[in-house]
Amino acid sequence: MTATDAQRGPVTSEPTPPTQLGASDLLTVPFAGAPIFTRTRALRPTSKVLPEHARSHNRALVLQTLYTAGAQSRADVARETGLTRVTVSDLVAELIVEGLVAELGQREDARPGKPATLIDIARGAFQIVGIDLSEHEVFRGAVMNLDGRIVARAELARDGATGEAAYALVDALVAQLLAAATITVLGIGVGSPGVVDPVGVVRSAPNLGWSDLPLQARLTGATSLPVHVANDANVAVLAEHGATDLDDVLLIKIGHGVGAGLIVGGRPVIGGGFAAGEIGHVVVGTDGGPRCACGRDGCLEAWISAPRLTAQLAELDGTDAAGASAREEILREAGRRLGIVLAPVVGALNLSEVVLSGPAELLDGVFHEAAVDTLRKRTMAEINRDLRLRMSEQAQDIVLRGAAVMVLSGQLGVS
Amino acid sequence: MTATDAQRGPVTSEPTPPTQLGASDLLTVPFAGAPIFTRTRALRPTSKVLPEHARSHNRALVLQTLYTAGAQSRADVARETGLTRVTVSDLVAELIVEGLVAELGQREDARPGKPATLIDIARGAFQIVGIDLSEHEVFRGAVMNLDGRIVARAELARDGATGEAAYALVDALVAQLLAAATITVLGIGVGSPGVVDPVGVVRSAPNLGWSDLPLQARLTGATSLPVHVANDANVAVLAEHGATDLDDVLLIKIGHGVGAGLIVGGRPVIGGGFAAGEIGHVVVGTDGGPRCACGRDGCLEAWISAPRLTAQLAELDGTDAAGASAREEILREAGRRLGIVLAPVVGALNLSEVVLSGPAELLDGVFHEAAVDTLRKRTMAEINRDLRLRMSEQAQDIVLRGAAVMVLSGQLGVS
DNA sequence: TTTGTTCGTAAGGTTTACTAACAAACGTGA
DNA sequence: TCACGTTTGTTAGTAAACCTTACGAACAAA
Repeated sequence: MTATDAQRGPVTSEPTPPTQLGASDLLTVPFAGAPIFTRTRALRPTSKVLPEHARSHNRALVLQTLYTAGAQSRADVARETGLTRVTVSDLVAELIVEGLVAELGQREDARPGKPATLIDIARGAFQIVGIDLSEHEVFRGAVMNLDGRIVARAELARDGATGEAAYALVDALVAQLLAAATITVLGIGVGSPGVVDPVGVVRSAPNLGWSDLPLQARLTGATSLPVHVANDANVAVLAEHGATDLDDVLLIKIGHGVGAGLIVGGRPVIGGGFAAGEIGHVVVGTDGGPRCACGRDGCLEAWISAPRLTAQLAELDGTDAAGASAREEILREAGRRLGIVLAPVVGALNLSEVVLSGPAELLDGVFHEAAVDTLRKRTMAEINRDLRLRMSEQAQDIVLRGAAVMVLSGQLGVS
Repeated sequence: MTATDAQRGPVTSEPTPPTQLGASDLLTVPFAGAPIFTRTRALRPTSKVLPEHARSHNRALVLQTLYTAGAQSRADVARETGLTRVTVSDLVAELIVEGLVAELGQREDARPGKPATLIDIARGAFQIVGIDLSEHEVFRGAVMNLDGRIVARAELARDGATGEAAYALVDALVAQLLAAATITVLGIGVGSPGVVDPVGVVRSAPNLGWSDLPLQARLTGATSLPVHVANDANVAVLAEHGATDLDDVLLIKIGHGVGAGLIVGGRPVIGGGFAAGEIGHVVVGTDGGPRCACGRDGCLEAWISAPRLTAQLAELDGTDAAGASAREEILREAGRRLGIVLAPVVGALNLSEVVLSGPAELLDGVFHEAAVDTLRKRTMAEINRDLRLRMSEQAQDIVLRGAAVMVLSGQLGVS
């Protein structure tokens, strides 16, 4: 309904209950002062939209349709997108010229009518390079095809390198992978620890000794390829999002540190200071806890980081029943602590999907159970009834896969 | 950069560090299995965009520019939006025909060139009706002008009405306010407690005895006006967002219950089950707490709801120093509990602005201080350094004002 | 009076996606 | 076998939206 339709129609039917209930207090306030809504961003648009923007949107729509549904005819795409066959043909012609889409020959099955010419994204024409800098001891990378399958891997031991030396390792790793790629590389995706801004500057990554390192710009300069850089957990959640189809996902990444990646309403959450997901140093509970490297007691990272858990388990010497029980207790308490931190987040965002990523031998078992249990006990059952907390199925390649999604999204989707 | 530019250029300059560091492990993985990314929503577009959509977007852009910056010339709007003077003139002509924009005569100040014709949103041509159902004892409403100033108020005592009787009260209140409006009403905004879905069905509001009540549809039927309904806290945060200009805001609304409204990346968060912000029954801390109506111990609502705090304070009889101290302790502990719940949310979302809304006599003081203090102590200072936790300045009209923003956004902005 | 500036509008062009129409190619059934 | 209907993809023309270019009107300053 447009605003011109807005007329203060006479209150039609509804029988206005006379005075049976409640005192009515109708008073008029004098007109005074300045406007109260100084800036109303609720009226959302912030920049103009031209017809060409609409076209690139529709172009990405066609690509997405092909990507998710696979090979099909132009007419199929038209039906699925709502665009006309003419428009789809036009867009597809453009995409074929650019090499992003290819014709696959005629459809085989027997149907009335002119046989359809199948088209699909040129899956065999591009590869993606993904880099995972989140591990403490090693930088890992892979060449992937457009479907996210890993074609080649490479890794370089970090040996404690920081600063420029660490960057040199990244550069070398990228060079190795580009050499290993067999066809055109669509782009490079990097998941880095620390705080990364939207233009790919690593604002702060203490473990790597990086601050304000323009990682994306430097890699673009070195390779002349599109490069996308983001926080490792924020990258990882893209992989889960690609696999799950849900609009809201929280991924908890437990390794040397503890971080989170968050997608809300289908969009990655960046955070005002580009530090969304940095929950490792949130204090858990009201009863103290282990001393954290940051100086406080009871940080989430001090409770559940992989090194911490491993060290705690190593302190147990007995392998008898008592040892097993103590081991379980350590993991159960850690899982419980995670649940305690997650409860307010899950409640506030009404999340339906929380994913756990990290060493399965630590997390997939008692830890997981305790986290689920705690989360259920601490959130409202009726509201979060279809909440799932599950282990990631992507194992240790989650950042690499997420990096591929990031490149796909950045290079083929709308920015 | 388009994908056609993506070429695997030879790794150019960067001196590849020879073999000084790390073993390189490059292996090839056989091609096998199905695509891994079954659905990649990261390629975002989900529906086609036609030129007319672009136009309505630009139309809203012009309206927003006028709304926020006030009366100005067409040329000014063109400069600010990036559209050409021609296009702006065209859009403005359309808006003038619809009555949404009006010419105000020529600009007064002396400048070279042809004097500008000032235009502005027709602020005097429309009013908005807002309804606040969040209070326990009374349904409140107001007629507002487009700037959010309240022109007339009305309220009806609830007297415990639930179900259909409660709806009848809402209907009567709306009718009263429509009668009090002096000009065309742009639309009606309603903030209701409970879980409200995007089409304005109150899925569940236990206090009002509503479940699956199609409030928006029924009010539209009764008034023939555009109606927008949302959860009270989600409505309230719109008012703060309108006033602050930040892209991320969390509003905590403390009254008979405790709820939150959340805007992330400039967009309201709804939640998978439409229950985002329902944090009243998240358990706080690891040391028990007061018994909650929901049956558990230590829910946030049991700690900090207004009735609970009032009751606790009433139990203190002494007005001497010891009494004042006890009173402070109660409020301090409540504020601390709020800080404990907020820390994980603030950390995960990297929020920069948290706003407190509720009875100032309870919240604005020790409670507030304790919440700020706790929040700072429990989140990472370096990351959340520009975090603000402040009292709302909108007092008890926050839901009404938010309802006005909701109507403005829905009727004049892009949907 | 002249010059330069600014505003708003008019005319014409480009891009975009639409509708309408059609040829090609196929199955179906008389 | 052959007319008929169906489906595909393309061609041609149209409508919408925004752009560039150009121009008259109205003003300040020299």
